[in-house]
Order: sequence, then structure tokens, then C-alpha cells
Amino acid sequence: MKENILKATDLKTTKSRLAILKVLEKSSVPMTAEDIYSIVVTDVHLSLSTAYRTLGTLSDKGILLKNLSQDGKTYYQINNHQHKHQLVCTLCSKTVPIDECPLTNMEEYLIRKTGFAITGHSLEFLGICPKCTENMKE
Amino acid sequence: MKENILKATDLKTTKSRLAILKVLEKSSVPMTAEDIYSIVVTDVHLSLSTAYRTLGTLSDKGILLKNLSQDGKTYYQINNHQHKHQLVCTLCSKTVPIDECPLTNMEEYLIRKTGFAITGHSLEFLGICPKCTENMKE
DNA sequence: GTGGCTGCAAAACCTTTGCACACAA
DNA sequence: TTGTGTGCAAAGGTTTTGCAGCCAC
Repeated sequence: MKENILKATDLKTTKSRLAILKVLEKSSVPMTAEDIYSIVVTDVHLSLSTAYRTLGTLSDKGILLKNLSQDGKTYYQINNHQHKHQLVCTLCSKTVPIDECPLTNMEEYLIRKTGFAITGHSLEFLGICPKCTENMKE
Repeated sequence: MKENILKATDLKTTKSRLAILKVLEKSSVPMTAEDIYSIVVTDVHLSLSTAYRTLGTLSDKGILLKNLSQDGKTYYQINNHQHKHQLVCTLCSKTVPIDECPLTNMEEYLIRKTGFAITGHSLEFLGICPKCTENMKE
């Protein structure tokens, strides 16, 4: 299955690529290159550069979605057309995935209004989670 | 007026700060530190570090909104409670400001659902502008 | 065999920071 | 005067890149 994804985009099947795809397929939330690398490297030998290169290539091919978050790190997720956004606590970094994306209508509106071909969007909410709110009272 | 903004937040009134606020008040779109610096420096002597420090301070005080864009640069805008998002062409970087923000309802929903206190959000659309679409046909 | 893939180290990029000096209050 | 603000240069973190060797096809 993962092999097919690669073949369909003229990419060679390598251990690194398969391992990276496997990790992302298992994950329910977007992950950073570092996150992915540190998991994959326990199983397969690869360098951080390769992780970055692979993630970049897969994103270019549309297999992954790539998103630079407000924390300065880039998050990757499988592009299964059910992409997820995040709500991140600015104090403890607790992250809650958001399943609903309210932007489809907005995109249609922008296409009509600006003539752009819209290829994607980034959306992120920042806040303070209940636990941190509690801690602040002490 | 700009002096008052600074006094109200216990910040000293300096030429750099006034000049930076002036540039942002005139702008209808969010600007990067580099953008702001290059305009201000033609008028007032300041260093890029000062620009960054000032922008950071003003953001912390809630006077500015700070937003890390998908291009890896941080954009600043006056926080006048009518914040703007952007639609950016991934080819030529043409940027269109978006006046409507569709996320107020979404935030209320997330507060109810997650218990987070939501302090902000980032939203950005990426696409290809009409001119670049035209160029690709050639 | 050949071109794409990888590792390593170095560089790039934007942003932050340490320290000594300058200036607003 | 005093503590905040500033300039300069150096460092910080993440990501990208050059080059030589390696591996999938």
C-alpha cells in the first residue's frame, strides 16, 4: 500500500520513506520532522537531513500536508483529504486536534473574489488549556 | 495618540517605537520586521535588533498582533480588533488581505468543547494568483 | 549501470540575546 | 540619577544544501 503511494509518484521505494510514511499513518496528529525522525531512527538508520528531504518531497507530491506552526516548527500529516488543525496551549504546549474545518465555504468565496487558485490553508488556534488555567490560580 | 498607547503600557516614548507604530498604523496589511525596519530606517536611526525587540514588546503588551506565516517570516499588525488574514501566492508572493474572519463562531465552539481559554488564532490561505496562473500557460 | 537517494558537515535563514553604552523620565 | 532602551556582534533554532558515496530499479 505505502509502496503504491511511492510508485504512483515516481519515487523510489526506500526504507526511510516507508518508515516515515508508516509513522505518519499511525499518528492521529500532525508531527514535526524531529518527532518523526526520533521515532523512525529507533527502527531504521537515517539522518535528520533525509527526514527533512523526504518530508519535503512527499509534501511536494501532495502525499503529505506541511504546515508551519506558530511555535516555529513545521508539522507534517498524511493528506487524506480530512486534514486536521490544532488548538495549542501557549503555556504547556498541550495540543488538541480539531476535526471540523470551517474553511471550505471561505475558500469558495475567496476563489470567486480574488481569482486565485487556492491550494491550501493554515489554521491554528492558540489558548490556555484548563490545567494551566488551574495552575495559574495557585 | 501613539504616545498614549505607550504610556498606557509603561513603555518609554522613544523615536524608534513611535516610528514603528506610525508605519504599522499606515499599513493596511501585516508587515514583517524587515519590511518595517527598512521603512523606519530611512527616517530614524535604529537597528534591526531594536525593531525585533520593539515589535516583540508591543506584541506582548497586546498593542500588536504577531503571526508566523507559512513563508517563515513573522508578520505584525496593529491590534485594532479588526485583525486581517492573508491570501498569499506561493509562486510570486502576491498577498491579498482578507477582511472577513470566519472564526469567531469556531472559537466559541472550541471553548465549549475543550475548556481552553482561546487567546488567538492564525489563519492563512495559500494559492496561485491569476497572473501566475496565466504565466504557467506560456 | 545509472540516476535518484542518502549521510555528513556546513551554510542559510530569521530571530534572539549578552554586554556595554545611551537616553527618557 | 536610574532603570529602561539601544547598537553591535555573536549565538540560537530549525531547515536547507553541496558533495561524495550508495542503493533501488
